Amino acid sequence: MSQISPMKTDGSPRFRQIVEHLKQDIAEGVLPAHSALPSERAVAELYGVSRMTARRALEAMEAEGLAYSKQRKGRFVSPKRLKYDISNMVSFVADAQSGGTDLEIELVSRGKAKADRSLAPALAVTVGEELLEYTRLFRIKGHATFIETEYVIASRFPDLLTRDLRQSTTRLLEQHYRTSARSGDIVIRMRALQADEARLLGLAPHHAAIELEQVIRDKSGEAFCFGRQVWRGELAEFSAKAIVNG
Amino acid sequence: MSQISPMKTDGSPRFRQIVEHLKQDIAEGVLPAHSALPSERAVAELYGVSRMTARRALEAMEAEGLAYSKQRKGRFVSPKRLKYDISNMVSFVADAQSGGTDLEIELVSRGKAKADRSLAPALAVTVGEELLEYTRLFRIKGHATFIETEYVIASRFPDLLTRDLRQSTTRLLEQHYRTSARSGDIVIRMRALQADEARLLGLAPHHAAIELEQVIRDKSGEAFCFGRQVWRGELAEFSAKAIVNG
DNA sequence: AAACCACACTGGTATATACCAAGAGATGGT
DNA sequence: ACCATCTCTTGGTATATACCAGTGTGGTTT
Repeated sequence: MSQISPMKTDGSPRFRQIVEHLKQDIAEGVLPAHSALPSERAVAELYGVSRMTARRALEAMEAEGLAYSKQRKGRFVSPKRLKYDISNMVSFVADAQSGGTDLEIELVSRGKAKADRSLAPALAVTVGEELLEYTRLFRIKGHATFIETEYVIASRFPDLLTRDLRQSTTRLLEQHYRTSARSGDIVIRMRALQADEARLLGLAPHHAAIELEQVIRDKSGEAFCFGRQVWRGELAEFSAKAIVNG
Repeated sequence: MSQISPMKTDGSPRFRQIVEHLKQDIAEGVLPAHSALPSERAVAELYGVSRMTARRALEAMEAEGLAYSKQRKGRFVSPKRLKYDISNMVSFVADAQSGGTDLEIELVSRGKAKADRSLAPALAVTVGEELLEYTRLFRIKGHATFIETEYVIASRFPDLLTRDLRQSTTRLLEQHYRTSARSGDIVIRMRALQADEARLLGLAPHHAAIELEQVIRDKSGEAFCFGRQVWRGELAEFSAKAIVNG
């Protein structure tokens, strides 16, 4: 951390000035990725402001994606964004691992579920159809980055839940069930984290996030998997290819 | 607005309880889309909390995309999300207008620019190449929804800036320059609004937003337009199609 | 060496208060 | 009828203070 300046009167709000100062420290490498930012109380003292003002500054850092907070541990500098090509259905997991990304998968839960009114149309099954459901937490370089919940049609993938789900499911389904992904429909939106998601990602609730839903289809065009990923929005960007109509 | 309840001690923070109460009013239609939420001071009095707590509640509504604020005018209920299919390059404008969406375009600025280090590679030109640049603000049902800045190669589209830019540029370029979009490369990311963007959208700065960048190519695969859209993230969702590798 | 507990420190919540600047509407003078 | 001004309301910024609930550390006890 570089030293403070008085900078009383430059027009912009005090908390903005603090944000700019912290940004500078990050840009100059004084504060590298994943290093701790000064605490709310430390910022208050360093810059001679009240704790609420220090808090506003640090919350602005979060809102701008420059920092993330771990509950009651402190705030840390965000790393560079991860790129994710959504047009190419080759599994994100397989792709990342072959690209050398340090990716860990933690199985959070698994079980049976029944298709409800929102899932049934996506998978083209009747409401009440038995599904398998599993939720996994993905860490990149040890940092929780996104949560994925997938739903597959139970009758089509017997014993899936007894297998090791800490790997690419694309690969798993290919090897054991001769089902491979051919196309998908994807929806991306911004929304706030729910309490349980925030807990898994180690973030404060209500934090803005990116939700990515995808329906995965086989070569006959039949949907066999519905997945919902919740990403720490400041950590990723999504690329796609577009082609004129059809 | 329905009446308040004491709900002192249900475990969750006081401001959360207020959020839930307001959510309920929205879900029940007591507060329709674009209607005003009670002001910070009104919430404070209605629920018997301090203004700072009322503020936290209303800010949480914003963070969750349920409300938006107009600077110093008040907070309002967000409308339903707009769907935007990014896989189909048919112009958003043409598509929306044919679909009956009430869409207005305001030209914010236009002028010449030179390709810098970030634009030049995207458009496959040399740094310093002359470009035309224009920024437009898009309103849907009268509400500012996104800002778009497009850059095109000047030599290829003479007099473009003298034409009426309050229409689909896809159509404009087709009719006058026999250039039509065939494919595109798109990147979507979440980021915070900059001050000038916030002003145009009538929102508070630092608000989370969706940035959508696209490089548009003609039938020979040559890039002729680079566009950057900044969307109010809570107002839209983006769909895409994916196909296994290639 | 392992288990435990106390303490310091973190962010999270909350109150009360104060002043500013921008927007909206009423008021009043021309 | 028009325009300027005054006033009220709004969110935006800021201070000072208080207590709570997890986290991690270090020292003490077993």
